[in-house]
Amino acid sequence: MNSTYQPIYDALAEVPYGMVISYGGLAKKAGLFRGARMVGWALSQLPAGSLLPWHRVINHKGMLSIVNPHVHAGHQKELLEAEGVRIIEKDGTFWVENPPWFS
DNA sequence: CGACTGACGGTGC
DNA sequence: TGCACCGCCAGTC
Repeated sequence: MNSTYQPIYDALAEVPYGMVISYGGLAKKAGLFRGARMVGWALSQLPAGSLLPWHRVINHKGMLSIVNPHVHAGHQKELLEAEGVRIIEKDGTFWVENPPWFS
């Protein structure tokens, strides 16, 4: 079921507190090259009650493109701010200022 | 079975 | 340096 996404979840769990990672970087850690889209699908299948830091996953543009039907739009913003990550709201979209990339 | 879409990334212009 | 198009993997129509 989630066998293919297992390495993605494992790599996500390795992301330290207060840091973020891009889809491509996470896919690379999972052993998947250019599998950014797969990561997005994997996270979309992630339940709202998951203990994984899904909120630390952003695109390489630094924008929070996450659209979780189970989680409110500004939820990720609060989670990142709680970790010391500065978030900027731009036209209804949340951006990360000086994103500490975990590579 | 075939084509389009999608929580993206990289390269080209 | 910024914007646009193409490419990859899996899922859905």
